[in-house]
Amino acid sequence: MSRTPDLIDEAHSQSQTKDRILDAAEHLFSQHGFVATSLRQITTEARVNLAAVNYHFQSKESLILAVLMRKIAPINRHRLELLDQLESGGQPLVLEEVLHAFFAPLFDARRAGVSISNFPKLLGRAYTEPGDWMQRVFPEAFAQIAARFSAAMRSALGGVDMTELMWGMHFAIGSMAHFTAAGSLLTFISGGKADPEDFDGALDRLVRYTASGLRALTMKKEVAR
Amino acid sequence: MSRTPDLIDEAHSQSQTKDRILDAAEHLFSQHGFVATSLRQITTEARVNLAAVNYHFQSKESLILAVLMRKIAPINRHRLELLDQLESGGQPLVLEEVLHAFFAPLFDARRAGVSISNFPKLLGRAYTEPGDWMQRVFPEAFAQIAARFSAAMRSALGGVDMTELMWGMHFAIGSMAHFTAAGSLLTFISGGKADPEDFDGALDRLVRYTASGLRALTMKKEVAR
DNA sequence: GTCTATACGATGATAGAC
DNA sequence: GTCTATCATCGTATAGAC
Repeated sequence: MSRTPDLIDEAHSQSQTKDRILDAAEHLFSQHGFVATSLRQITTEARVNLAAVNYHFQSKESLILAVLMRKIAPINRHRLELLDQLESGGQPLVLEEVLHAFFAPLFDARRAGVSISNFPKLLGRAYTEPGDWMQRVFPEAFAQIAARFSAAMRSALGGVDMTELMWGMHFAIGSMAHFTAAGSLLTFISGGKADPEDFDGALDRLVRYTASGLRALTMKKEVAR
Repeated sequence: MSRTPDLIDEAHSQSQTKDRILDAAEHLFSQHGFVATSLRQITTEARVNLAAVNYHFQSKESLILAVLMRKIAPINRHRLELLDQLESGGQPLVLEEVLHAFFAPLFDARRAGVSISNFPKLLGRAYTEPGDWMQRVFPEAFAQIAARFSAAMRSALGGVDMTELMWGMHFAIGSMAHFTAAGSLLTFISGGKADPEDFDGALDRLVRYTASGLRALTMKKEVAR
């Protein structure tokens, strides 16, 4: 009741307990993964009671989701900002630029390491670890992203068939997610020659690779020949 | 005790218990995922004692690994067979054919649904769920595959830089894995227009997309301009 | 060697007092 | 809103029967 009032009201001033849980969870998840981190570890680090987790979030799975969404939201916001910039230019969209707007914010986030946590591996773990919630909830989070960017890509490609473009977007998301989640595999198959920590190089390659793949997939064959 | 003797000795006649555990685990994992499936569920379905799991496999994680490897091994064998066929032809390798040899066995396996289990989702779950073992053990399972196929791709592309090719292979594996693991996302972003169960169409698109991406990534720019 | 019975500590979740 | 107490269930370990 008579809590010390916050000196500065945060944009979304939550109960401090809720935020402390989120911070601790993000930190521990990024270090040990979702499965290996217990709620008791989280509540201990957050100096909060165990039951507080199930009060503020209903379950561990929902906690995971909340942690992820807190990280994904600004990335998606950044994506839309970059796309807005491109579209407000008045010039025809270039596929490579649209792809850059889509990929770059994720790389920026990985580069950052800022704020509370070292969440580079977090999004990767999200893709690597749990099961169903990803197929259940990611759609909601990415609906606007998918709609805006697929329209932009279609425009850049010159009005191609939407279904084919969606196949391509799916492949592209896979390349991006796999790079984020399993960069160590790249180190392995390349015998250490390719460095997954080279974000600039990775972004450039991903844009070129994806642009070419999308063009091949959406190209009308009868015209090409 | 007085069991009916097997009419035909299987190639690797294991202790019946071990195989029953593997079968039950594969079945339950593919339905409910690794985390949600308990060892007690598995041993109940296999009509085997709980401790038998820790006797034959040391831990749940090792069990998961054994289940996966039993499915991956024949796929990789098939990949190498197809590549052998291509290379024994005496003709120059075509990138699309090499990629087909790499992708097709996975799609065949997904198409099959045969034998005991419905393991279409299993490989997908492997990619989606647990944490570190994938980066630890997949390399071992895929070392030969990566070496053989990267050499073949390099030959088909005309002696390009290996590092760039490895980046491309990594992106390609991501597209493949993401399609296998998260086909439902494709249904979502396409508004139901693209059908992830259309394996023939998926394989064809994946080959075309990947071939174009690889060519763009490994193309020498000074020559191209 | 194979397998079973049984027990242990830790986990995620819940109910009810404050 | 927060805490204590308690629950069923989990993965794992051990002792001993066949």
